[in-house]
Amino acid sequence: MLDLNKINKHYNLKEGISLEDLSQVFLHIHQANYKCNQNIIAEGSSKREVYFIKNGLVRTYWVNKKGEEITTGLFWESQFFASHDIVLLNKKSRFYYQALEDTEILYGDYDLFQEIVENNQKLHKSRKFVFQEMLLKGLERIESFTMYKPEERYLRFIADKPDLINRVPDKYIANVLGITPVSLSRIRKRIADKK
Amino acid sequence: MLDLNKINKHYNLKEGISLEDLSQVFLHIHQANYKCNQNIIAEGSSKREVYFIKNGLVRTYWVNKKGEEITTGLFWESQFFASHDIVLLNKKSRFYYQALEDTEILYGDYDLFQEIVENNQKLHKSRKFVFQEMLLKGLERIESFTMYKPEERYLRFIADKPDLINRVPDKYIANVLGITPVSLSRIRKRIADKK
DNA sequence: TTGATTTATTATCTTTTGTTAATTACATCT
DNA sequence: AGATGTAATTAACAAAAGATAATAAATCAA
Repeated sequence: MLDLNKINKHYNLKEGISLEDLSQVFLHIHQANYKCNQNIIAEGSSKREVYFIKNGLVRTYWVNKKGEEITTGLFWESQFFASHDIVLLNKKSRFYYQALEDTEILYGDYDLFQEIVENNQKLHKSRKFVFQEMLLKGLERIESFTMYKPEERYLRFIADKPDLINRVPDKYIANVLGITPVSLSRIRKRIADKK
Repeated sequence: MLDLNKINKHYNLKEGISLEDLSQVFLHIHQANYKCNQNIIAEGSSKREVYFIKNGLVRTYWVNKKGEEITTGLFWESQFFASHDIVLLNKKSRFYYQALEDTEILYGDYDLFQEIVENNQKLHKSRKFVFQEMLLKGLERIESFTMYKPEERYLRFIADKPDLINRVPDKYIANVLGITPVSLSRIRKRIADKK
């Protein structure tokens, strides 16, 4: 079942958009369920699709020269994601996108959605909103790398998204913060000792 | 003089957009020249404006608790910038935006431009393009923090934008890479010694 | 529930970075 | 040219992070 309300709430779709406008979009949405640890997008893929997380959790990672998986980002419920390598750069995806929990996904063809938006004035605002949210999330993360040290980044991460600590293995969180799992463990200890 | 060609070249404004469409926009563009070191946006400002760099160089920085200026980003010719605190978050700007060279700027009211775009279908593609470019630039930077260590980040910075090394003081570049100026100096020495 | 596997912590050592201060190099201005 | 201010380098030490390995804890599957 498509839970329109949640999407509306999060993405400002309401203002001036009728169900009729939305139906154009929803006709082309597919649903897929991924088991924990299953890949949604694999490295090398070139499927031009955009994904929306109904519920669950997704990480994106790549494999470096040493063969280590480096997690570069996390996405959770009510967020859109896509391989920007594929949809924006027209390249093969350098990254994997993997479910970290059993995850329900809505997805559809990226170019088709762009076309639908091009042809329906009312949807432009929603697209702008989605891009803005992504941009802001990105800017905030960049700022945290330049403005704070790892320990502060970790504390801000907790404050910002407390539930993720219990849903995401530390080793992935460490990568997202730009440090090693061993170092994160020491930071946690340091913080605990201060109290 | 407004050099439309340069803007067109960089921002995909050409396809299907007539000079008439553009004139709507250009009617509301102002020009300003900033001397090296002059502030374009000050911390605390809430002027809802968007800026385009005709030529020159701009850094964005904030002042931390210790009173140190931390440079979080750089913008150069043919790029748009704005205080995202102001235009996207409706807050006062946490950041300064300062010319690092004598800089020619085109600027205008952010909300007005948004409105013009809302009312002219043909401009939507251009706005999307601008947002995408910003998003891609941001994602690339985030990736570099999670995927590479400082030395690699510096080498990639040089490879990506060689001219900036000669235009931007090292202390600002260091901040952008997430390290201290002293550490950058050591990295430079290490690289030189390897050869 | 137990055994196997993965994850997190701890320990040790090396490397890098941060911090502060001194020194050198560079640029600017009168 | 000489004085002044700013930036970059170097030095010395402390703090933090990376790497690797060993251990403990937690998770998963049979």
